[in-house]
Amino acid sequence: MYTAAANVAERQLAPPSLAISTVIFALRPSERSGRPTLWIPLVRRIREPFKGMWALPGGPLTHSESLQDAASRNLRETTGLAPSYLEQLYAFGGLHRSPTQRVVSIVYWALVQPTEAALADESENVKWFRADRLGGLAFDHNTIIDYALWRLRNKMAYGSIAYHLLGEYFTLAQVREVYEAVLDRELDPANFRRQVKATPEIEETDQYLQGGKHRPPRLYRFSGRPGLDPDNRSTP
Amino acid sequence: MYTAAANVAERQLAPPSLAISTVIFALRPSERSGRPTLWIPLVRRIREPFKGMWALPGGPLTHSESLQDAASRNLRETTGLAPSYLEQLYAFGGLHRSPTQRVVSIVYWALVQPTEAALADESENVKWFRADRLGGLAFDHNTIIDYALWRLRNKMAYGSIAYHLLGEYFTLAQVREVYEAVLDRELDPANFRRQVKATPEIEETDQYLQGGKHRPPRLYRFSGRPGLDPDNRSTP
DNA sequence: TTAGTTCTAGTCAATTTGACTATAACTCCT
DNA sequence: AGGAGTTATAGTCAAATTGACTAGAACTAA
Repeated sequence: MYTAAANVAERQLAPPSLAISTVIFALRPSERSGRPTLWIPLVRRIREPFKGMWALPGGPLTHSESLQDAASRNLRETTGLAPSYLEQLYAFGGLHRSPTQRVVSIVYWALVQPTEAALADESENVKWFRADRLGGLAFDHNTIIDYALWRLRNKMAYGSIAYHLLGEYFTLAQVREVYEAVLDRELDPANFRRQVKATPEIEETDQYLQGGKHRPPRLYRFSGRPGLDPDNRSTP
Repeated sequence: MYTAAANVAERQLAPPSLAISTVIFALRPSERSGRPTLWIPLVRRIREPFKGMWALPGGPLTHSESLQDAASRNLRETTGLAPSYLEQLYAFGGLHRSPTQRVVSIVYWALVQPTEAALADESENVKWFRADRLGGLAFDHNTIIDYALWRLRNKMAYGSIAYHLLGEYFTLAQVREVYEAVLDRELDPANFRRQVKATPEIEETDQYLQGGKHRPPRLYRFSGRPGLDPDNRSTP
């Protein structure tokens, strides 16, 4: 009782602590169908609160780095990944996010290319999960991931963001598969290719992808620049 | 010399402080043309750094309130305004935003209706400025406002956000003027009205606005709900 | 009564979208 | 060597949307 009261008092005095977390998306083949699906790496908590549960990778903000630098650093430290796309998602600051203290989390979301995702560290305490089968996570991390998914789908519908989930060269069918995986519906191949080919950021190469048991598709590449965040705006 | 070194050391030790600021938009008639234009209220800084310069209204985050509550509270305290729309903009956390200490600012943006904006406190230290004629502000506040303007224009192009800058009842021509003011270009009245009338959230009333020197236009109202932020999501 | 103004409904061609068909180009199997 | 199977790619056509424009309706001011 007394200790509980003391905790409340301590909570009132200490300033809210600031943390950075990241929702990382990558494409991986589904176990059964083999089609690409969205996956997210999570880390197991090794201390209270929520000890033993899975959570988003994250950590504190150090003094010598910007928010975005902090995000990509702890992304590298916990999963070994270097994102091809990194953008601020939202600042979560609800009063009861953590049972022990008031924490404000500035959350980023990242896309990594499949070649990188394959190299990612995986261990007892770092594991990849299908974005649609996560189970219950620590803190409010399910809410955060839901919102990140919503943002991803939204950006996908307009922006040219899908390409950051692919390697440098890709076929138009691969782009379509990305859309199908993220939006979770099938798209007409012919109409989809007409639309993609109309966007000027996509350039034809004269390479073809060999190896399929069918006509080899042409390879394309993406020549657009990342984003329009305040943090990224200066870099033209 | 020594004191400067001491400051650096202090800066390294103290945790980054957390602040909340708000970019507030309202429509006001331009001085000359009388057409509605975008205005923003700013407060004058009464202490260093940037003493005497204009800045966004803001303040610290207290322990008993969520981020959004903090935003609407200090908005009410500094300007007397209650926003009809309030959404998180971005968390700014660059290393050198403030010359004296590391500050992370979580910035919100708000829309207020013209009836409210007219009532807003204005004083020696609180003043409204046209969004396109601000001059140099304290900290990185010009950058922040640029980004808020970009977001406003973006949301306007899709979402049904323009109505939060108007009162409960409005004519279709008034909606068009909002779009023209924010997007800074003229729109065809007939085509614009066709589009607006096609959105289901706009409902006809059987009231008409009298008083003009021309055919009285029909009044409409907006029946849509605010936003899709994580903070607003639970409220259906 | 008439001129001036904005509101409002409508037309029409140009563009975009969605559903679909047909041919091309490869691999695998016999 | 010659299909059969499979995906790539181009193209057609009707429906829906958009942009530019015309014209009448309904008010005020003179």
